[in-house]
Amino acid sequence: MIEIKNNWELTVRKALSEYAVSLGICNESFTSTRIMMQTPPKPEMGDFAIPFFPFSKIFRKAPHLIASEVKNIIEGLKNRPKGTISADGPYLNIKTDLVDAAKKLWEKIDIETLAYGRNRSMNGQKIMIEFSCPNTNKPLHLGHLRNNIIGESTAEILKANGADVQKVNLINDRGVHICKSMLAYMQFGNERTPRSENKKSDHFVGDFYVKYNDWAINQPDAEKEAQKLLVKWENGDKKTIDLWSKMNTWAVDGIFETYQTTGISFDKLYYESETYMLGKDLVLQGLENGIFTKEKDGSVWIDLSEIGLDKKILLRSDGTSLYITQDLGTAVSRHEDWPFNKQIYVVASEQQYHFKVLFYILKKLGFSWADNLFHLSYGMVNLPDGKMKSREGTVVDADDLLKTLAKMAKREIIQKNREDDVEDLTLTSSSIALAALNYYLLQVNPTKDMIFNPAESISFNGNTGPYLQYMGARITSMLKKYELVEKENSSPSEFNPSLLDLQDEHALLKQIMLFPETVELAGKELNPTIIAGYLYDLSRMYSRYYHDHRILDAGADKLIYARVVLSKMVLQILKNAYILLGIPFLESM
RNA sequence: GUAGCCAUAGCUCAGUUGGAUAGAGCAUUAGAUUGCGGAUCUAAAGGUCGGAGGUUCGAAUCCUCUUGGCUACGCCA
Repeated sequence: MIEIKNNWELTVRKALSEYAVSLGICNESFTSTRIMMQTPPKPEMGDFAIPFFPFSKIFRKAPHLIASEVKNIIEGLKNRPKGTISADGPYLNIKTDLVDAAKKLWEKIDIETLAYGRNRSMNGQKIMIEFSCPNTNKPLHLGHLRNNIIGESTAEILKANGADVQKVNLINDRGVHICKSMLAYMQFGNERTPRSENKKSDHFVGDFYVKYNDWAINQPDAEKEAQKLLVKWENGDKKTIDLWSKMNTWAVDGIFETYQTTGISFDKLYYESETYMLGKDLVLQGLENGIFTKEKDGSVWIDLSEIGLDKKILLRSDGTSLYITQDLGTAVSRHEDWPFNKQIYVVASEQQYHFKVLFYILKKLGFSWADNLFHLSYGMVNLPDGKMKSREGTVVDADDLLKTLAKMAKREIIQKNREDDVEDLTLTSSSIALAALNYYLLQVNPTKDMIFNPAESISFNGNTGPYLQYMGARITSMLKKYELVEKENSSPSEFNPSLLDLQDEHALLKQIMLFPETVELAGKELNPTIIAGYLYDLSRMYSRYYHDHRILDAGADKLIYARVVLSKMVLQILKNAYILLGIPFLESM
């Protein structure tokens, strides 16, 4: 599509300069003015539209005159791209001839299959992306699910653009909050284990965190005791460390079970218990270099007035590290581990201040790559009936939610009497649940807060994951049928794209050709929502086409085959886009 | 208080670098099935793009102000 576009752009430019010469206007006065290639409001108007407003001043002509003159000039050209043009008011509308392009497109998709849409726009770039970053005192919740899928999807999109991507996860396995669940276990645990209680291990740990909070209400010393336990941990007290590592293993194992069922994975794990000491040296160095200042009590600070902020503490008066100290350290050590061109932090928008400061400090410390750190900030996820609040117990547990969605999907399959058509009922239901969840989360721009409506997400109607999945399943089913028929007929056909002359077919071909550009844009913008929108448009277009026009009994063999090829291409794009969005492909559902 | 983010149809959301009559889904109403999977499709209705200025031939999009909501501003993470 890009080639076609560029070709037309060149042609229009040529026509414009010819026009300029005839008017006695210097060529250079408008070469800097960009020719805009836009999409007309209605498909029947054409594939591209070029407005001539910007040239109006230079040519001292009304835009509609320029449009019609350009049209005339182009039509007089010997060497012009195939297609028809019309001047509609101030616009030049171009209807391309997709026959050649469609043929090439099919050859390309047929060969590349899953690689179609992938491009080299980010070749040679090493991009590290950090996401999820769970605490090991409780299971994942809905907010994590948004974080996870934004991270995973963005990583896939970057890879599709040719980048070398490393997905990392920093596990927050240390600190007072961890000690709290340990404290509760020491008192109420009685050597119970997830296995003895037959409970998912992270939930088992999470229960003790809840227990701590219940207990702490009537226990004024609770906080203090937790602090004491932390000191013991930091001093390497054997019993404490043993319990810590036992409970952490439970928590982490459970959390990774959730990753597994939701299709989330990482290339490298960092543990806060190992990294929390990093960064202190950096701060001391900065102090020596005069970037930071030391207070009388021994604490170290940075003045942020340069970026319009207050000052920020970097080391406590007792010399110990803080969260930001640690993040300084991990950033540096990560760059040493794997010298990235860019690092993306997928972290909730609450922490915008933190990252602003973090990046600024790293820059101050002289790391030039600090300019290539990016906070991919996302908004909160709320429920239709209000906010998620941990204090009020309205947090939506990730595993529970997935289970609920899967149950809803299963019920639907059974209700539709499709139990026998589906290979594995449980697997299929959970795949549908995943599609519902991931698509719903990605269809909203990351920057925005959003409301997650479980019932709406799992619906098979409308702009949902299951709807998209259904398109894939339906095309697959149809193509299977075609294969059977084809074997009987065994009349080898050649793809003849000129038979695809319906408006809907033209639009579909165009949409298919747009996929690589869409992947590139989503990568550039670090925004999976762009893919989601594209995928939904494609599905809706095909859905209508499929409804209005027969494919397998379209009449002539050649026409059938042409439409089958079109369907095959759509299916391939669906599959490729599914991967980018974490939507499982199902042959039947 | 200061800073950041957000505000588009009753609800949930799209809207590429400013461009033609601002688009979907849900819900509502009215339709389509001797059908390749109807888990679908079509149509109607629904809008002062929070408000006011400004820039521009042209603004949902850019700038200023303003209103409302959320978040952050800790020797927590």
